[in-house]
Amino acid sequence: MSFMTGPAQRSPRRSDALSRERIVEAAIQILDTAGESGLTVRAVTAHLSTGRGAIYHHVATKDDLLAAAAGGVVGPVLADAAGHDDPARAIRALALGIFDAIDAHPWVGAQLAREPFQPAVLQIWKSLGVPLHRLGVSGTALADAGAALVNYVLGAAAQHAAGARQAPDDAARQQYLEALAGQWARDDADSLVRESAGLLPGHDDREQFLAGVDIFLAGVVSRAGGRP
Amino acid sequence: MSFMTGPAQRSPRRSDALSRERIVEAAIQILDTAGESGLTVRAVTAHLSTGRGAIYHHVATKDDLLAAAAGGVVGPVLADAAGHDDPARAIRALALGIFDAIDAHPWVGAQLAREPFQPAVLQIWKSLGVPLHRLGVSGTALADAGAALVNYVLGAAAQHAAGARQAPDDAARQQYLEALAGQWARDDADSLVRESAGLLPGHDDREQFLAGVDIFLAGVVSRAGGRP
DNA sequence: ACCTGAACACCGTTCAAGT
DNA sequence: ACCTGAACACCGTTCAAGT
Repeated sequence: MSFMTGPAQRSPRRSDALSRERIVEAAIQILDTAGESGLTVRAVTAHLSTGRGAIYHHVATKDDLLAAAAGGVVGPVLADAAGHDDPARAIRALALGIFDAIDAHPWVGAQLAREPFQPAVLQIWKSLGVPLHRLGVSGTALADAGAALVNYVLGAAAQHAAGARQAPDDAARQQYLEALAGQWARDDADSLVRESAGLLPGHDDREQFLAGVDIFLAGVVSRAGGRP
Repeated sequence: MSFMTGPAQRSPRRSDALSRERIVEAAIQILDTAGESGLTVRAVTAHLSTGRGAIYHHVATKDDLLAAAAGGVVGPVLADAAGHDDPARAIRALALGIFDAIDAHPWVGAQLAREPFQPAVLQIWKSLGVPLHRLGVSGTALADAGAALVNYVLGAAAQHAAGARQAPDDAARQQYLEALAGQWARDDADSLVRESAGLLPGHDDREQFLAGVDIFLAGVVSRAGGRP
């Protein structure tokens, strides 16, 4: 979005009036750079070179700001991923879009899991509900399937994001998973646990996420009325 | 000095030496009473009538304490729910046990969604993996199915807990959902959205959670080798 | 109306000093 | 060895005062 032409220019047009939009934009930038713990009201004021109280003129609370920032990331993603004819394809594309967005902005994962009816979560609900309906589900079954899918997507994304947060690069991740698998296998005599531990370092979160979406889709289809 | 002449001895053997166990116990009690924001190191020291630094002698960090508290709640639940012969039944019992525990201790929901490989999450992984295997899934398919189920359970529980946190009693919840459904239906012309909004106030989170588990189970069975 | 920045009431964590 | 509690370096939020 912002194209930095050089290191000389630090603050972008600070003469502009403050607005909710500009504050949310700054928050997203800070969250991407410094993580969730880096988002402080003081950091936002420094970024926008303004006073503390000015922020509260446009934003109710820090939680409000976090939710708005999450919405700012999720909204465009849902818009981009929409528009598939095949409903199952549409669901996969949406789910993957959300996953990738959270992979790129881990703090979004934690935020979406925190509030059930924040704007970003409602948007996800709506965008997944439409293709689910076209899959032949409606009424209470649609509500159940929609809740299950949304909860799975948010849960998986949150877990992945939490993992990404504590092992940022692939090498660290690999090392961490191997250590964990080793410990796991050592602590437990169960052969099943050992087998699962062995698979831990090699697996790809994104593929596994998609496999979960497919399991879910298979379940919905099989319950909706069997196969044709 | 503090003179506790109060009603017949409220604190249990405060002469006992401090220990990790006693600190975790106190944390659980505080979290249940005052919620996540009520858990401060100062509150713990007050509860145990000790100094700040003493806590850090037995616990590495506040996050460590939170994770241990979650483990203290989840562990017994998993032990109680185990031991069903029928694997599908076992999975339902475990999932429901976790859901109910999080319903009773909402802070656990937020905590489990935060760290992917904390002890409590590993325990959940193991306890769900065994019946899944007995359902006829193994190898990579087992890892995929296990991840999907765990992520769904944790995601749904986190969302439910977040909802429970902001609308504690049934009346508040009802009112909140009705307001939300109204707003939702007003903002959106889509008939599908309106239909879903109408179902919102009447639904039961626990039943919907179980419906999701069943969708998932149907998906696993249908992918594992079709129906007999 | 919008903004400033000092002040308030908190945090988690550390550490010299006690027993 | 275990514990104390003052001190440190932070927080989010408010509010009288400025423009």
